[in-house]
Amino acid sequence: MTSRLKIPRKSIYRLSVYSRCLNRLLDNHVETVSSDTLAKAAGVKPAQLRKDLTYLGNFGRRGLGYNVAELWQRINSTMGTNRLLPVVLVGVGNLGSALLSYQGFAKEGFEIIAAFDAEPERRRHRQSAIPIYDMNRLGAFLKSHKVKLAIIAVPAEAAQEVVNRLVSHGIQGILNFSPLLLQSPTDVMVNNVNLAIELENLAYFVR
Amino acid sequence: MTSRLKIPRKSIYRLSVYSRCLNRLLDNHVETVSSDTLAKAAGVKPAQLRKDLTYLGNFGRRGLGYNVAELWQRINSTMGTNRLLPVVLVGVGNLGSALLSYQGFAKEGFEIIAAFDAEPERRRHRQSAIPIYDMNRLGAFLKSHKVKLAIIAVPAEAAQEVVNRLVSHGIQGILNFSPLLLQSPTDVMVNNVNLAIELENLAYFVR
DNA sequence: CTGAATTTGTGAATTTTTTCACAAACTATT
DNA sequence: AATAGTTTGTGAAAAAATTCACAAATTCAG
Repeated sequence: MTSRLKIPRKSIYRLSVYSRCLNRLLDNHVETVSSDTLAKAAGVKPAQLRKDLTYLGNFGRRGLGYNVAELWQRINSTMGTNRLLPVVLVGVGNLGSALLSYQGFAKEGFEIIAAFDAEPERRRHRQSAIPIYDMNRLGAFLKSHKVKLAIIAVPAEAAQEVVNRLVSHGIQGILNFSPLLLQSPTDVMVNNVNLAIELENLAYFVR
Repeated sequence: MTSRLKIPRKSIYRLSVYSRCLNRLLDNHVETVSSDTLAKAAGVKPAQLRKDLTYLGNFGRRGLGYNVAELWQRINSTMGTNRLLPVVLVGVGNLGSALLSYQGFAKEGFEIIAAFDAEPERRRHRQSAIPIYDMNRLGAFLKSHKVKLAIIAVPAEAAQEVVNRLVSHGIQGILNFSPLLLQSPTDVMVNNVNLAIELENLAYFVR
């Protein structure tokens, strides 16, 4: 089974989840885990877990399960989580500055190496180690640091313009927090996180 | 076609998106819109838009399209976005305090009426209009205010305990920002927002 | 009023995703 | 070494979601 099989997007999401469950098992010095146990921890069905794992090859042992360390290793090398990836943040308002301080990204192998904002007073006020630059330095920075990923946390009305600039300077993946559908070339991937929609969705099912 | 047809979760998500697109059309005083135009704005195929709308009944006009105001009205009344819904926030760290200041929720009909945190110094430091209470007041507050929705932005290790308390006091929907799968009764809905996984996902497809 | 042009609503076809179910492979025990 | 008990890997089945494609309804222009 060749490693360069196209893995469905949903499986990729779940692989991230599995990886986090494995972290906990590693912490507890658990050596092997069955698809049944891991699936329960990840909130999926065992058959689905096994099917997802076939994209990484066959390395479970029948009658025993998976070696936790090996499974972790395989998932993370497939996901490319092994190397530390640089990210830039555009927009240092409420949400943006929270993301700057958020420890979760660093824990998972991402480093926000710089932030950008058009407002001078936002650029001053921070005591974090991460530099905050004016928007006009964006292009040069991206070029010299070869950054591929960006997080956008600017107001809706500025978002499309920011996307255009990011794309023109070689950004290939964008995590978008602005509540708007953004136009982008097909080879640039945009993941939208819309907090209001998530709440709205909950509200509907709650009644 | 009865209104109490079960609408698939994915359609519910998209209806939220359509509603936002309609907002912009309303702002621009556009009176009617075709499935083709609206679908393009929402980033879906026209047939899918029309199929989603059939859950709300038949009210498009062939040859013309949909009345923007009516469509907006129907979507929002189905989604229950018309009334203002109270929400509590648990955890006022980096992410939590950003969510407190985030204007996006209020814009979409949600009001964070109170926040809770176990750390006294976090409860002091804020100048927002939203009160921040100690965790031991959570139960009484939920009971007296009949809140149904909660946002969790506490560290992973505290999350499950918080869920248990929320559930025991009648919370029915939880928006969870902690990077952990939470156990909850089936009649309590949990939507997970895992920022690190979103970035990881982008990173994979970017290479 | 007529005919060309739109656009909806929707069964049917297609594609994607999930789940089932079981043979094959392996472990553990005695 | 034989047997009972697990657990994987995976075709095949089922379910879910998306897309097609077209008749029916309606608009609009002349």
